[in-house]
Amino acid sequence: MPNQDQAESGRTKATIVDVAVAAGTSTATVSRVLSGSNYPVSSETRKRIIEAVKKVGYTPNLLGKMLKTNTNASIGIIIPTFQNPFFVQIIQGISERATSRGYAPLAFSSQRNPILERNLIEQLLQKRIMGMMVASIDDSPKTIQHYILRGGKVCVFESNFEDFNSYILAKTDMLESGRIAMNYLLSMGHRNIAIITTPLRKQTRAQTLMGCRMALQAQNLDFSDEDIIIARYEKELEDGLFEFEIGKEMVRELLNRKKKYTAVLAVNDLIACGIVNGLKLHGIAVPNEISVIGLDDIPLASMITPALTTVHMPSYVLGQKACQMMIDALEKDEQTAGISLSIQPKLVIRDSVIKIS
Amino acid sequence: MPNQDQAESGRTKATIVDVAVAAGTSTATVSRVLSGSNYPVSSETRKRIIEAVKKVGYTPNLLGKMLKTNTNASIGIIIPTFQNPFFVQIIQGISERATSRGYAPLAFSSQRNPILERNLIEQLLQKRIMGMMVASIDDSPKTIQHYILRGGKVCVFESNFEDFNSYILAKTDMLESGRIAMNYLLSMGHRNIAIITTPLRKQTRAQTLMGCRMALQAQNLDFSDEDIIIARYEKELEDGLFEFEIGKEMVRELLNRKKKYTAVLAVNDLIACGIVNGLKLHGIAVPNEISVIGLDDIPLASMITPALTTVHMPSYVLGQKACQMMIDALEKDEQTAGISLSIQPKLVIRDSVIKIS
DNA sequence: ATGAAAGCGCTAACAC
DNA sequence: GTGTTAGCGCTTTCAT
Repeated sequence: MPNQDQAESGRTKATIVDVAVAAGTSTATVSRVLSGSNYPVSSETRKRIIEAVKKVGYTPNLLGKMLKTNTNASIGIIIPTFQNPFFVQIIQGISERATSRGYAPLAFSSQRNPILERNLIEQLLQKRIMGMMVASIDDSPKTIQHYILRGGKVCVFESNFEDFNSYILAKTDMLESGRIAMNYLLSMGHRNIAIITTPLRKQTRAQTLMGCRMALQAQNLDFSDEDIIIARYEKELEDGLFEFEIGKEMVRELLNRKKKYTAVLAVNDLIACGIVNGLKLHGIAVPNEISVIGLDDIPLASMITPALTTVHMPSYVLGQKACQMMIDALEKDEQTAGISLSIQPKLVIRDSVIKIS
Repeated sequence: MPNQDQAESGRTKATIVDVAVAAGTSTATVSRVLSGSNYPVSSETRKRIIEAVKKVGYTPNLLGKMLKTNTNASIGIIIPTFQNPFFVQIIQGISERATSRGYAPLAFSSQRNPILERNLIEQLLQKRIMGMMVASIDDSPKTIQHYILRGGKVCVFESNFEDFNSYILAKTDMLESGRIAMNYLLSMGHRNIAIITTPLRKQTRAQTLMGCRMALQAQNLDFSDEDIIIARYEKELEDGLFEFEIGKEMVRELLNRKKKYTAVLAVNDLIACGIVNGLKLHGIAVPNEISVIGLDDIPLASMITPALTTVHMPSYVLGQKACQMMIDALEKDEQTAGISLSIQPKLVIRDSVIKIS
């Protein structure tokens, strides 16, 4: 005998059977009404079912549905940390699109921990979530390959391994943004420019540098490896804002160089803000004594003084577009292979770069 | 005939049946091995099963398990935005604890949208996720009550409705922190203090003010309603950092007042940082001409110049502890009613408050 | 237009 | 120590 008295007690979960009984129909009909199928059901019956749902206090069990239909309308999102606004923006873009298309965006942080990242991916597989959008910090592509082998569709925003041809690539165009930033410094008369970066393991870093180089070469300028100041960081501060600290620390390094720089280009805004902060601490005026340009355009950039001149990465839009491609891949079983997505970065002029003679 | 050739193709999903066949055992035995039950299985058989798993390329289907056992070892987390570091910290704390206890933390942003918040809660219910930790922006407690009625356990970090007695309350002690902040300003010799706040609808705001009042009264000082400057905000900027903008705008308001203030207390750091920024724009030196104190201790606080003096809210620890209580509630079916959790805030002295004569 | 019934992949009695 | 089997709640043929 099916449960009664549930709407009130709420203890036992009502099932589709209870609804059927209360409505005096079969479970099949209930399912047809509730799952929004376009199967014909008399409006009479339909009404009775709607009422029965309320009467018995029914909440659909998605697990049953997923198991039966072998579909999980969710998209997994894995980023290194929620503390980095850049990733948060991407999530926002993804979520907006996913939600409006009927998918549930599930966001996870790997905490910059490869083991955790792998676990998360395995979890997705076990929950039969077959779409994943990831900014990976794993050195090995093995887990992602495994995910794909098991039938998952993947979109990659960032990776440390060499990209292969089985997923949607949605990286920001670091080459172009490096070029734009360097170009701007040159146009403002700077010739002695230091580049401050985290280690080059990440491809993105190498690309940014390449972009800088292109800008310089276009002006027939040379480019000394000495001008690249690389942070060696072992410690990853827990609070996720370690890149700000790195920037702050790199100022000492910068000032120790024999060469006198008029401008510095940082590979991301968090580092750039740290640099601005560190320079102030050393009593050096930005931009009057030294100009600073960043890359990313995170909210923080406009919140410090002087407001940071930087290159805007359209991460929100990138997330949106990438998500759309993911959904297409999921629904039409389209190939993700070889697809890559990129959006033009844009210079944002604020107050941290000054024109020199 | 069960699928063969799956490890290679990965097309059809292997099931427990396939494993059983490959291992020459029954599904029951397979389940006993894989689900980590302590049911006795000969190490011989066990080994064969482990091998079979690899051979057929088996990935457990959690949906089947959840449906069968009627358990979903996940904890839903709903916050207004990922852009606010305060919430992100809470998530971090929750995640750490949840993960180490075998629960999957599922974080969602309601985007400060009550409708979305309600949908998310309904989603949790439908996925049979019976634990939810939420910073609610809904004016009505109806959805949360519904969730509880359906058997869900709830922990609330923030709410706009009047708290009722059926969930774990884990709010930061705004009264105490208001008191601490005001106390500090008084101890630094300030007597003309403006309080800048967003509208008082939120209880937290009222509590902060109450704390300020307590500090003042303890010194037999009076407290004029004029000193409270309330932002009226309709527009919620998309980027989630609208509170910074509010702070910035409120500076005009502040300077228009006839009374000359030596210090301002902002109800959170984002606003405080906006105020510092706005003051600079007006050419007013912080802290020399006017001191500013915030509440929260978000990372940004130490990244602006002058670094913001504020009151640290132990949000990470709060998340941890609250999550532990949630797990207890879930596992031991303990009552959540009437439990409330609070952690002592702590003054963080940096550079934005100066001692005056 | 409606219903009966067969599973989706898993676990847990219950039997041996 | 191992196997058989009955469902968990749902969708979906296939009948009617």
